[in-house]
Amino acid sequence: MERFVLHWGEMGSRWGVNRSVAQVHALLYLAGRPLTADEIVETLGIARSNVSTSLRELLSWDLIVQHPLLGDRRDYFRAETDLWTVLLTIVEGRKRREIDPTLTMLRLAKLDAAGDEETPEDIKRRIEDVLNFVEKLTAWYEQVSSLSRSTLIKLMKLGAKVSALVK
Amino acid sequence: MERFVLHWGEMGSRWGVNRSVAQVHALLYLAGRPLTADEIVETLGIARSNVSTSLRELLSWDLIVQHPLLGDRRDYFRAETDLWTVLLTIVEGRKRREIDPTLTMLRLAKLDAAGDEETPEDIKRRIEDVLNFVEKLTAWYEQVSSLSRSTLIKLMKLGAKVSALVK
DNA sequence: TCTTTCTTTCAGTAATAACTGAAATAATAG
DNA sequence: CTATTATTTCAGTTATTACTGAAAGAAAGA
Repeated sequence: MERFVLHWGEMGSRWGVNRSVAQVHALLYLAGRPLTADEIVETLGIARSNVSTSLRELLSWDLIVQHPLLGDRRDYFRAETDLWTVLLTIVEGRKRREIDPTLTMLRLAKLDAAGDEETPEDIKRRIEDVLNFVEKLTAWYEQVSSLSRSTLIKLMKLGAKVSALVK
Repeated sequence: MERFVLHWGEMGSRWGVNRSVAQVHALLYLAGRPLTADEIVETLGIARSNVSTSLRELLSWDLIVQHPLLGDRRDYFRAETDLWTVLLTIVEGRKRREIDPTLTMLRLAKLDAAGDEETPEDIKRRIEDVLNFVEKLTAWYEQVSSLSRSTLIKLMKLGAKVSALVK
């Protein structure tokens, strides 16, 4: 468990996720049962306030849920354990927080470039290329993410054989 | 161009890529012609040494190439402009540097857990679930990344219609 | 060989992000 | 209403990462 949680934290920081946030998520995933903030503090050895912040961050990503327990006023938190759901939730979050603003920027950049006769044509084209590429990827993601879990699994198993479809 | 380069740098830092590295890459991509380190210094207003380090980093990712010019001993650098190639190169790099070590860790964690009778069964199972999931995704990526550019484009256009194949 | 030009290395500094502990706030029980 | 327990906020500190400028190193021309 220790190895898993520590590596997950390390992995988080390489992808722009706070180490503590990733560790808390890893721990909740492994635990498989609702934990209180204090249990997390004890296990990970980080400050209570840090755990509180990390839990809020994970809640905002919809990666964990609050899980009230009858007769206990402490907050319990539980992580999703279906890995497809976890993956799609993370991708959805990053799309919303990072890809969508990037699309906005690219559209502005295209406008900027169009209204400026100093900008060479090939640079305008390359900005548009990126815009089109990101738009295509996003559209593809939106379609595929709406497929059922079982369809996704079957498609994964097909691997390169999907290319049969385009022949 | 400024908007594009600055946003790309910002985007980089959200994904664990050094801001300067991302900016240099964005600039070389947009320029579409080979640039010297000094041209980059002048345009981005960062230290010569910083540019040098960033260029080496981009070279190690195979995102830029050195481009010698006859009769000029300075190094010129050029970025790949085919966006599919750029995307697949980045994914390949991250797989090698991050996913492969994660797979190693997961296999070790599985062994650790198997050899420890204190670890509950459901935690062992969740570690294995992650291992299997990442292995499946990796195998899928390896197959799909070897498909031709045109096949990939066609598959993208199909979107959710690929699900027809699994019916 | 000696200069000149270009590139890299690296120690020190600056900037950023993460984390802590104390205090404030909120919620519930008695 | 008051005491108790739980949670959040935030100013200050620590840790990490990024960046700079000077110096060393490398390559080519005179």
